Amino acid sequence: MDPRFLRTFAAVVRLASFSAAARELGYTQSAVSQHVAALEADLGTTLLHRRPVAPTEAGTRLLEHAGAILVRLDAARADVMRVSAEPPDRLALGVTPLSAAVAARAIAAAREALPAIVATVRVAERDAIAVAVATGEIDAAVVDGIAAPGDPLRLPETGLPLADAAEEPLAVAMPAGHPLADAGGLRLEDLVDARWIDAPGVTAPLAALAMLARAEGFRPALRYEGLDVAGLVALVEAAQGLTVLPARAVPHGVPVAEPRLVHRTELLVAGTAVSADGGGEEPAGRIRALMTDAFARAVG
Amino acid sequence: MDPRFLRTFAAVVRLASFSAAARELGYTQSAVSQHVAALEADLGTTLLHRRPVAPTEAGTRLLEHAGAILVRLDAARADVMRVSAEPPDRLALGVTPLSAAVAARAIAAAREALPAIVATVRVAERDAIAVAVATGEIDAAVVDGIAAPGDPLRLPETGLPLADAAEEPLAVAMPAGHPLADAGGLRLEDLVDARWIDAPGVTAPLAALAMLARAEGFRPALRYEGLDVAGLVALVEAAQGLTVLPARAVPHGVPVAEPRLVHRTELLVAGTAVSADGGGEEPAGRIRALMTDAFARAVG
DNA sequence: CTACCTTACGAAGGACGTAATTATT
DNA sequence: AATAATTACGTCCTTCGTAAGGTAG
Repeated sequence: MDPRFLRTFAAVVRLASFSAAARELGYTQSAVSQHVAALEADLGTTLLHRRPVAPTEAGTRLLEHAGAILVRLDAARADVMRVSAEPPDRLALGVTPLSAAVAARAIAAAREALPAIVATVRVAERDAIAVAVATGEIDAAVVDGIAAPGDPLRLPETGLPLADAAEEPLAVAMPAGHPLADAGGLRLEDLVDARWIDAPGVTAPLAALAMLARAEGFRPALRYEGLDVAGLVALVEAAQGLTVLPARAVPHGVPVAEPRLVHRTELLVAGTAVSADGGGEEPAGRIRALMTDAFARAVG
Repeated sequence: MDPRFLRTFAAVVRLASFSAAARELGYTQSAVSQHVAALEADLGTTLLHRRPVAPTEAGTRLLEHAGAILVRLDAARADVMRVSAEPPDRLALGVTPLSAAVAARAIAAAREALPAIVATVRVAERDAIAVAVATGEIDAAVVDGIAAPGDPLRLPETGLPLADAAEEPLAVAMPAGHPLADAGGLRLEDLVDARWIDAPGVTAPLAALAMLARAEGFRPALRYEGLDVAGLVALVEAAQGLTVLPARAVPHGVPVAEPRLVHRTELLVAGTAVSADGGGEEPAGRIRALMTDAFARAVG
């Protein structure tokens, strides 16, 4: 199971085409065909249906692992390289939509310490950002999500350590004057049958929310594919459905009486936890210290 | 970064010797040297100090990822193979020491449904068992640990789904007639300065316990390396220190007034979650159904 | 001096591209 | 017929073992 073959396989599935995958990866169709054939011979099963190209049951199983393996391989390379690398003088940061406020304050704090050190800020979906940090594409990130108090977010398995975290209360966003707005002490499970907006790019996907609240239901009335919080809030204000946001971000919202659930913001910094050999002055460590300090000031 | 090279590298570090690694893996010394050289050339850094052989800083970083990658590769192969494999007529089970009681009842329940289906039971450390299930070495396992209520155990990242779980209260085990035994409503953080036994093979390592209780301290007075619960309890009874166990397993113990912490028992079953293409009758599914049912009866 | 890692070199195997072949729509 | 995957085959590159060459203790 050569990683190159796995990468090819993943591309073929994603593009549903051998030729397209070949183009993307800079191979000939023939090479791609041979990669897939090699995997199938090695594993003794067919992994793909041809015409149309789609993964078989076995292929689906392989695909689930292939992504994780390739990410981890990239993360390993990035981690090793960082040991001997110069500390960057410019930082690339990743941010999820709802952590933008915290991130902005952290960036301000970081700039105060070292002017002009933050060069780019990328807003993207949570898992993509975590992967980007792990693979060294960006240097640090602030991501957010919903979790039980004290629980880490369920990020993709990259081996990335948690640098810091903060938690704040949750609220259900609803239009001004909504009848439930006066209810007070609202529990999520009382709202399973309400009209919900599924906004996986901004807040927890409804399916995940149902798991966390240990309830069935939460049927999506509308799916919001943007990364923009304002757009989502506008939909809520227009009575298109409810959503769950950090209390701070909600203009007309009802706090959730759900002590088992909080909005959690995590700081991720590239590079593994700590330098073992007493140094403490290795490159990644300085950035970690700077960002951890900036994050603490931003949430504190 | 050929996985074979990573495997070689890991073996060299573990054995602290190129020649020993070559012997173990069936290569010549020369091949091992070339593997390491290839990795070092690829990554542009030295990964090992020679004479004596020990990982460099960069090598340490690589090693952390290498293990996870190799496990995941094995897990991928096992998962793919299982799709087309016959359902086994004999089950190999893994068990952690403290889950032996639950596991025994689950085995009894499974045998009732299908006599003679359980063939071997292996008792081992938790992480090793999780890896063994993921790589298909064993078919299912019952593992345990300490966690916040509702939280999954922090198992190694294998992509293995959680089949089922149960929770029960925790207690601090102490000798009969211990002065604290009457205290009642004991909180873990009140005990940070007590004499503790660190028994990572049986219960949570003290370092992990400190994290969970969010307290400093928990200095080990004694380290217990066995997997045997009775041996640990005997040490406690002989006043050699305290330990944290599920309330049920403790002869003279004080319940922990720590609603944020429970003893959690999880069922792990090889094979990925569910068959997507409606079948439901695929091989792994039958075992999953059998074990889930047996587990539910064992804890219910 | 000696145990052990590295380098040189040749043989075997594997991967890739070109081009011909087969299969599906 | 046209589009797209597979097979055949030659070339080149990689990997492994043998054997000679360093090197640290």
